[in-house]
Amino acid sequence: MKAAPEHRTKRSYHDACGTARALDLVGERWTLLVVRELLLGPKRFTDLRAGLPAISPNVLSQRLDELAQAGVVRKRKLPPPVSTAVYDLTEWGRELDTVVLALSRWGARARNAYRCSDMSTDALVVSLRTFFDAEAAESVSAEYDLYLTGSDAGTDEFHAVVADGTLTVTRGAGSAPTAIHASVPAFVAVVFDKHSLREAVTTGTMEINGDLTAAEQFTEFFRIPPECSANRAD
Amino acid sequence: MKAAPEHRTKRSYHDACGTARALDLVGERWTLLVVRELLLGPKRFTDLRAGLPAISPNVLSQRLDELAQAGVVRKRKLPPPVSTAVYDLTEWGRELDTVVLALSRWGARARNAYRCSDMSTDALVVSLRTFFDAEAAESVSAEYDLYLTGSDAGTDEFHAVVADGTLTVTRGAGSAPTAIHASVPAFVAVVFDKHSLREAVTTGTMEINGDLTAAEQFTEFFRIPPECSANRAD
DNA sequence: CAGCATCCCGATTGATACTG
DNA sequence: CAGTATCAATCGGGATGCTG
Repeated sequence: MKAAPEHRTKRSYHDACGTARALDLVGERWTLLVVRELLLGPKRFTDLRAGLPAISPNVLSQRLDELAQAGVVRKRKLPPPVSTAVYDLTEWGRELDTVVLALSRWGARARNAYRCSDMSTDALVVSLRTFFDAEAAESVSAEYDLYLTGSDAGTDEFHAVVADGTLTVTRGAGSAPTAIHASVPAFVAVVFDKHSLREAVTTGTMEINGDLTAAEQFTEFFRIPPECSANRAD
Repeated sequence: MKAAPEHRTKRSYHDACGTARALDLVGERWTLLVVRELLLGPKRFTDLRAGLPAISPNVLSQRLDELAQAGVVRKRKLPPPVSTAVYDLTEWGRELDTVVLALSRWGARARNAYRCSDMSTDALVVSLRTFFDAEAAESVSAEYDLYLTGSDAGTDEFHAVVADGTLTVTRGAGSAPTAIHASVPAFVAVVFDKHSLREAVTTGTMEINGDLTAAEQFTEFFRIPPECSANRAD
């Protein structure tokens, strides 16, 4: 009969600096990756686990509780037809977008970049937004439907809008004139590693419905930063 | 005679997403705060401890090793006159500036903001840069020397340059026409909580050498964001 | 004294099993 | 599906001690 610890003393940096207070809330292990998974809209517990293949359910559970407690995430129960619980970012939580993108931009230049390995579909979308080059897309207005097959063989649909030098991606395919179907690695190869899209289409790793030229233009919007800059220092 | 574990398997998210890779490198506890302390220039081990009052020396040591290993920080030995080791951000490490500022900006809107408690002088400078309002400083060109007394009674000197809607702060006072002397809490009260500067001067909590009007203008450059937006959700 | 290395203990994490 | 329970492994934090 041990009294439940109850942890009413959450660990904190006790530093008035905004950075430290932010880290008090989202600095624990996995927390920002959970936020990343929620940036494009609400998800169920299982969806989160699918995007974060290595997280333990108890840790995910704890992180979601903490985020809800902090007002970053809200847990909602969908009405009866589905009747499942989903987790959604609050408006304030969604502002972590800038933090996640800044980290992504920085982390992309690390050495030992292993761009080819597994990435969730949501992570891929974050990468798209990370490497979107406003200048390359200047004066372009276009829409695309993306059908991305993840490592779990499930396909996620996204709608990408390019306008005013801005890329906006939302979950769910719309009625875009150009649809791109691909697995995550195939998409990465074409968009980031600049492999030939036509070749990917002929080999069948990618499928384009609609305007092939528009799809090729889409791949031009993304630029990987100037390689890692840091050399071994030790 | 136990074989030293040697940890050659550093914990990783094993996720190709840039965010995850960034967090592999700077996502451990304390790591980003160590970076924050180094943003304004190199520091010794003890200086870091002073700015991070709650970190254990062994953890700081470990974090510095990891950061050096990752190419974020470089350890240098100053030439004989001083002959101490200092830690400095690499060029790539300094790019974490955007990440720290994004976190700071987000964290400043948390509820339970306790802006009045202890903050290191470096953290205060990060806050200044966080809340600097480009529009408020538009078409202003000015320089200031800041003499900030921290909680350890030591005084740190900074040089702030406002130009082109930009605030640049470097360590070390220059020859600015306006010098502001204050403790960290006094400075916070005037700049962020908008207490009267003249009053602070007359009560002696602050001292201005040079142009008092310029100093008052300086305090106008900083705007705290629209309060915390999240309400209790539980 | 600066800059760690060591030891110890409690807190956190991770893998797996289990339940409503 | 959506988590909770359990337990082992690891990590963080404080005290102390070593080394130049």
